[in-house]
Amino acid sequence: MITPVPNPSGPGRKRPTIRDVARVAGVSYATVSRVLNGHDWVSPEAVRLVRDAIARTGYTANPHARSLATGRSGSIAFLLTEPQHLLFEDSNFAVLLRGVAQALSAREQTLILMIAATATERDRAVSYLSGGHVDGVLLVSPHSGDPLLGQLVRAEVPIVACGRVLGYEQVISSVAADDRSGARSAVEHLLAAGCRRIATITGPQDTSGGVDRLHGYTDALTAHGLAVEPARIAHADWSREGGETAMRALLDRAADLDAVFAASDALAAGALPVLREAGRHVPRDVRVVGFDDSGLAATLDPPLTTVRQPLERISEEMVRLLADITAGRNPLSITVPTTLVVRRSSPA
Amino acid sequence: MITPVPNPSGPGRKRPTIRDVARVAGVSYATVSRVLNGHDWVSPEAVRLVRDAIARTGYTANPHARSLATGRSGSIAFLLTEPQHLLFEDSNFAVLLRGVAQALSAREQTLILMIAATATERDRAVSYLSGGHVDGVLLVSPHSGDPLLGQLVRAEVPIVACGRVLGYEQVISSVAADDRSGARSAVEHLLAAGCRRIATITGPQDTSGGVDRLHGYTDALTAHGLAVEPARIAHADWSREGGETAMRALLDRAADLDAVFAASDALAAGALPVLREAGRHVPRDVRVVGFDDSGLAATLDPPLTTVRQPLERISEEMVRLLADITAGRNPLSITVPTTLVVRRSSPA
DNA sequence: GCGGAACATGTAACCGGTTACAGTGAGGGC
DNA sequence: GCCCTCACTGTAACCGGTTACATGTTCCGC
Repeated sequence: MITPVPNPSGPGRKRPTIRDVARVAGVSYATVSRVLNGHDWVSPEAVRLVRDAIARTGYTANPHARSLATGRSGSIAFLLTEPQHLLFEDSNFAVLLRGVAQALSAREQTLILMIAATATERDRAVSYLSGGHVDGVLLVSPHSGDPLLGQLVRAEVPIVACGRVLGYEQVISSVAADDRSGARSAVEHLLAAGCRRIATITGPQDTSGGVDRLHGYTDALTAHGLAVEPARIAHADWSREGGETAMRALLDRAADLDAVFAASDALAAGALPVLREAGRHVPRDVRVVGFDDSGLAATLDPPLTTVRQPLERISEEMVRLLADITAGRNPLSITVPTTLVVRRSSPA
Repeated sequence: MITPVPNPSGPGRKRPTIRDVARVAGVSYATVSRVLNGHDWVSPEAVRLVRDAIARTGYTANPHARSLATGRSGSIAFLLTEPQHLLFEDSNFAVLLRGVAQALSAREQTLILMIAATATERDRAVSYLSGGHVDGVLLVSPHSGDPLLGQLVRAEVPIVACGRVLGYEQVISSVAADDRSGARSAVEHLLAAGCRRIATITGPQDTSGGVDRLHGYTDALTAHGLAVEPARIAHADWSREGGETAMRALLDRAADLDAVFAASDALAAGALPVLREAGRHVPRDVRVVGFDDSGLAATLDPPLTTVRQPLERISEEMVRLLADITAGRNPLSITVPTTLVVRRSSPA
């Protein structure tokens, strides 16, 4: 039975502190702190008394006071440098965010979301993060040329990236899908279906996803003794519009293509309508495969064959790695396997 | 010219504090604090010295210490009770988040994202938020029956919701689109096109959006002397799947419909394929209008006529309102106008 | 020449936790 | 019976800011 201690109501009432709890429990405030943290010896009797007092007073710790004393903030930042990540084109990103939030919640940590799109926002973000105000930073598929990376590394903020950070492999831990072999399996799936003039729409070549997925494409072709035709490779950013433009370019200079491997679902989503307009039926005339298995893939017309990344797993690992770094360990980067999801855009 | 004070390097080096700055500047630490905050008198000379010292030491304030002293946290929580909000179906939500992040960044505030989907996460969220650890909470279209609302209100946490909170109109400030007249204009647009057997797919009736958009629908019909047929009204949650199910139900019991007003784009996105499968051409046989103008709308096939909410405006207003409440004012709730965006699913 | 504003700055207390260190009392070995 | 250890608890210092209050200065009017 819990008897709540009546506290003066009204907006001016003060929240109970560790001292209040101590008074109610009849112990010293240090003991309360010890019970709270658990890494020191306290008698079972004292634990009971304190637990009781906490329940009766409705005490919750003041995280700022705690952070001040420990030097650890209990919060990590999820840094977003491209706002379009947030948009529905990249629902991966949303899944990742969800996963990270869940993993952090389980560790009693807080998720600070920073969107650094404008120059002002970027400056503010860098100084906030470098200031040691968060325990670590999670980055999503950063571009290798981004000056922000250097600034954060120099400030020695613990960082974990989703996707390898080209040029920083040795200093920034990362969790990434096995892009290269994922892409290879996608292209091999097309080869198995009899396609021989396979084109690709790549992602930005300053991201590991962009580079590795292109590698996977060339891997598959050369393994089958096929030449890699530059005309069949179109570069794009990760956006749907990029996919559109690239697809038009491909139809222009490699009109005989019989399949397209797009390095992301968004790119594929941009490519599909262009193919339709050009009178190419998918999958009869041209087979299409994407990458990510974002929510988008299944709802496209036709539903898109794609390479699934285990995003829940990735987000968990990111949080775990960050915790490792914070704890002083120096964890290795991690690669997780992908799986091919076959849908109507390229039937088996 | 800034001469940086050489500080011992290596990971163990300590960040400069206000005392360090004071020493370098040759003033007391209180003066530094005053310069930092600006709401007390300091001589121009001292300001110069301190500014200089800050630049040279690379000082940034410790937000935890500040929060502890001031009692204000400088962070607000964006609380998400339905994780599907994050998914691409509801890109509104993403735009809203982006807008809020921007508005907060401008105010030097931090955005804490809390996803409270599971029971554990909800408990943790409530106790965290009630604990006075954030300056306020932003809620997205909460359901009126959610017990979380009562808990937060009782804890007297400043709250601003996007969308009126049914049953809490007097205690929770909100910013909302003018759902009712937006819906009415959508239906009037269909009436103007000659449709007379207009059905609707509504959102949940425990959200203001769900209720008001249905009201707008009936408003338009009755204003034109048309009866409101219950058979032409199908209820759904906000999801695409909900739209699918509801559309099937409508085709079942009101097969003669010549238009559908869906209370959200996601609902419309679910309805479109069902219509296609049923052999109803959009817009020839059935005209369709959605609500939100989410990123989804323009990319559907056919592109969707919809009611646009000024989400950037809404997010800004939410942050402004929250600041008002925190400052002790008691702001009114706000309604912002919508605009009809006509696309091919219901040509003019 | 002196009292009192007005201004500028320093001192000290405080916010609410954590934790090093000292102290207490019980129990065990001899 | 004494000493030492061990288990536990309390005191005090500290984290890095803010701010009430006290303490000079300077300048002015009279």
